[in-house]
Amino acid sequence: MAQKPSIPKGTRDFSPNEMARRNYIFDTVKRVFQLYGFQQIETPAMENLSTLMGKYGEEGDKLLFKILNSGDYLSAVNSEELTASNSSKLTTKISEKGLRYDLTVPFARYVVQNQNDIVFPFRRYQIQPVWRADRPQKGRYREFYQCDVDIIGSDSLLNEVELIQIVDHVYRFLGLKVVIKINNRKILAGIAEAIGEAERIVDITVAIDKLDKIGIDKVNEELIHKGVTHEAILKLQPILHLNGSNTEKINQIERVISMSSTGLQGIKEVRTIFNYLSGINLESEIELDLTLARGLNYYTGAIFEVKSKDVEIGSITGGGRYDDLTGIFGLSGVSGVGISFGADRIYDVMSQLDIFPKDAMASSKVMFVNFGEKEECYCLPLLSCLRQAGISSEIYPDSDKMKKQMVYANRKGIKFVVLAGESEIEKGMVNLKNMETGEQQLISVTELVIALKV
RNA sequence: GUGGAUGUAGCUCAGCUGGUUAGAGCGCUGGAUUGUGGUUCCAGAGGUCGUGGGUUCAAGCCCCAUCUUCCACCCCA
Repeated sequence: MAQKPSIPKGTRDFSPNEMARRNYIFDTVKRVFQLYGFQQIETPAMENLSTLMGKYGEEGDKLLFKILNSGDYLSAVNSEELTASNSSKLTTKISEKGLRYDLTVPFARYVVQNQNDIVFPFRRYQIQPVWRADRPQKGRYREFYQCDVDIIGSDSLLNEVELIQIVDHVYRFLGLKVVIKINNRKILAGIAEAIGEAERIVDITVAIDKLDKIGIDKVNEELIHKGVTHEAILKLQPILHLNGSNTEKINQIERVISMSSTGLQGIKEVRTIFNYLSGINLESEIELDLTLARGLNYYTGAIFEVKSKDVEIGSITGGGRYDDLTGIFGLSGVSGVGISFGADRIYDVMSQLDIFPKDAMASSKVMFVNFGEKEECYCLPLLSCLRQAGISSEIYPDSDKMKKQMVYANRKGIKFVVLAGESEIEKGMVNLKNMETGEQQLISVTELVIALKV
């Protein structure tokens, strides 16, 4: 007996119903991106490992899917290296390509390669799958789609504001209540500086990022464990206890980190952004969250994270400013800012809340019942007519029992059924049945198009 | 990568301290209704219990391995 086929861990098939709903998300995201003047690009599923490695921190490198070289991939390896069982060293010999881990780094690579043809500031969007060799769990897949929007080649904080508006716009269209959390890496750097641990910024931010999840005691524990001095941790406490409105928080933190010029720069940026936002009507809640860190280490300024207010699933959108991502590829002095919508998580949230529009399931609006060859010939021109009029329609391909055909139409959610048998043909009419109400009316062929056009 | 759960019919799940022929609901197929679905009634099909080993007179149940899914950690969309 053949073994049951399966797909790799953390990957999924999408049924027609799921695709209809996924496309609903992609379409709205796309519509908003275009509304804000962004242009679409695509990049290959695989990149050279040299492009990918070292861009996502230590953890990121581990999560890269690597592609075995084609052909005799062992030919470049000598027996010594083979028996050394040093997998990371061997990897570089037998694999030189990897699946993309996000869309931002390939985008930076694209910008550098095409810098002469790009009109800056470049507003691009990109909707493609990415792959991470993570262990799957709720809302975490090994293959998932990101919908990225980035503006590259401009320092203006107006771009941050644009992205926030896009986020608000998308979630308003999708009908999701979200909170947009904002922070700034420069403020985090300022904090590290202020407590005399500038070197440990990564450890510190990673630890305080967990504040609302594990509590202040555990955070302090972790900091001690990471080797942060007791004195520094003491200095950090007031920062962890910040509360109040966004402006109150800014004012408080400003006092704490006033000796750090980087920190003050971050404060200034955040203030500017909030100032812009004050004049704009947003539906989403905007929260300055000084514990927001985000793992990707190429962020240098603003960082964003969006969480659903109704479903606990981690962030559904995230991003930030990166001042020199293209520098690694040989084009320095180009700053960009972008965000990424996690389509799969948005899907999970919307499924759980059951807020997909009912008609997201695309199928024919009309089905012609098949009564036999003669009747088929009568129906075919009518079918073309409907399609010309933009009404999606189909004819049942076999003259099966009527019950079977009706069940088919019913299960596919087809709203109307056209019955054109011997008696209808004689009169030059058709019977149009509404599958929801069960009503049926005998109408002429011209009336058919009008009745369905609505 | 670390730790913990899970897998029984197409789906959701029962299945006692190991003991004959493994059950239910929904779905599916056929019929009541040969030109009318979604409601009702009747009948029927469908499982080598994730996979591979082991213990036992006897394994869905116990042990080991492996895979899947899920949960926590790490990290992240």
